[in-house]
Amino acid sequence: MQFGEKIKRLREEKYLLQRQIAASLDIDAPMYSKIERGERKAKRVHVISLARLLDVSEDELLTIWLSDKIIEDVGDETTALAALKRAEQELKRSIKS
Amino acid sequence: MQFGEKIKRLREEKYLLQRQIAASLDIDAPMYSKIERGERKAKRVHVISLARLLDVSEDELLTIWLSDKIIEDVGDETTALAALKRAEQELKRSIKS
DNA sequence: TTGTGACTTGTCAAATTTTGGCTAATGTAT
DNA sequence: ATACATTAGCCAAAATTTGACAAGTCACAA
Repeated sequence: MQFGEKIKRLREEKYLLQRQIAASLDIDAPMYSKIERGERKAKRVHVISLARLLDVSEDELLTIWLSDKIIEDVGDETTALAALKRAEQELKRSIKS
Repeated sequence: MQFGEKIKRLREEKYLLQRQIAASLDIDAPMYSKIERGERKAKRVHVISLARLLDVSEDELLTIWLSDKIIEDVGDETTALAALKRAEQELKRSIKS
């Protein structure tokens, strides 16, 4: 599931309107609509606020949000999977040090 | 190993100068120098050309290049690893369909 | 049907980021 | 000191992202 779909579901479970969320995030309603549909990307601060508003952990939303970002730039490369595994290894290495 | 380090090693193995590579890529030498040091990112077409010039497979270079790009935007997020795994799952899913 | 509220679409300019190349500095050997 | 390779710093053009607005669709109640 992508980020937009996720926050949409959470929002609907809470019977909140897009414009209410938008107001809390201090952006206009059309902008928030675009974020839900994946037409625009949320900024990190918005993800944090959304976690609080939608009563879900920051990490959960951040993970999905980041994942979207990753998938966006591996695009349809044939080496996408190999690159992901490589990135994971590099990351694990850098964490150790 | 990062992309810049990789192409530097390959270049040195072949006793090529930065300005020679740069000329082939149709960019100036300082620019190529920055790519080797990771200060600038190579464009996809450059990666392709580099593979030929350095006598290595496109996929190998593309994988490293993409991996760098991924690592760059997971940054130092604590959810980086989780996001990578999630992206991998999503990707595998989308490949099947 | 008319109106109302929720959401979406399209377009635009401002702001930010990326890009490429120039010049000058540094380094390294001859 | 000169010559050549590489790096550092800077700048403006180009490209991308951003936020906002106006107008559009859609569903439904009055």
